[in-house]
Amino acid sequence: MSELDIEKHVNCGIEQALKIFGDRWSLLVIRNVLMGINRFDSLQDGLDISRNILTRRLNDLEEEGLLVKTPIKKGAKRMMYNPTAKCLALVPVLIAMIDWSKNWSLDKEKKWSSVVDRSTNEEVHIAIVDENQQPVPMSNLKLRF
Amino acid sequence: MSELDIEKHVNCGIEQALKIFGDRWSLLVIRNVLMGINRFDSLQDGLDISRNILTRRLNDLEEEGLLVKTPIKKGAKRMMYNPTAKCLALVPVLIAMIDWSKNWSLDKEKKWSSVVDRSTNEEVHIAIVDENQQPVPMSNLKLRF
DNA sequence: CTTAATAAGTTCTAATTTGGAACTTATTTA
DNA sequence: TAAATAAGTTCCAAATTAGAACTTATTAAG
Repeated sequence: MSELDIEKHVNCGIEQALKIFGDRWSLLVIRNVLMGINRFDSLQDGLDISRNILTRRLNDLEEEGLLVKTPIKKGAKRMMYNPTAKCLALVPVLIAMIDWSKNWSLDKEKKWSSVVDRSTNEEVHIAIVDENQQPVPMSNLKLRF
Repeated sequence: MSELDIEKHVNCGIEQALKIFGDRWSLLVIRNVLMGINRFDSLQDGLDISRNILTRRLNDLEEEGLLVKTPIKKGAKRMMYNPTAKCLALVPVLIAMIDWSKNWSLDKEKKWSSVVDRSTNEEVHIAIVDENQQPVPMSNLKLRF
């Protein structure tokens, strides 16, 4: 059995999140948009995603309020896609995934993507904390779903 | 443009992670296994996933070292699926997703899934920290992919 | 101890999603 | 003014997921 206790299922944040970005491409589109890649064609050839699928993802993410689609300049018909605050708020999810991959990947030598503090240039990581920002060990956790 | 700076693409932890659990079901299977639901049928009707797909997910997750499949008792043919340390290490990803959903969902009233500190029963959250466990504000981050 | 019910899959077909390439229509650049 | 670029759209093929019925072993009941 798991090291974590069991409890009843309530409205699940994981399910909710997966409904919005739980497909093959959304998080990669988000990653690239967060890096400032905001035009259709550069997203398309950066990701090597099919154009029709990219169209759909961009529209869905816009509808969910993760992206804003605006003309590249006033009145222009060509668009750019920029992250909203709701999108930026996914950075902890991305860092958690990066941390996990780095810690559990077999090829330890490789250079990994990371997120750094701009002022110190040091890598940042994810910590599990209580209400007072004090770290909580994993072994102390109980999942409530 | 994004509030975060841009840099060159390296071996990306997000891509890596998505290869392992970036499909419609894996994270939900993992969630349930972490809650101690470890038998095929209970996973199947808890998730309402197609049986053949569940079979495939369980096998894939086992191959990736996230689950161990063991007989429910010595010599038995019926199996149970339990999380490995690598699987448990995904809890920060799950918490980050739960935090995000709670913060950005429109229905604020609902009870949400959460993770609590077993000793205090207080909810835990995700924080972005530097090497000394000091919190880093989001506005200070620079993504390196 | 024999039968019925449960558990853990497997198999097959249908539906949905994704991939790929070519095509359109505007907008730039030369 | 022509050619190249950008942002999609359209259509068909390939892959993935869904649903139901079918096996085969194990457990429970009479």
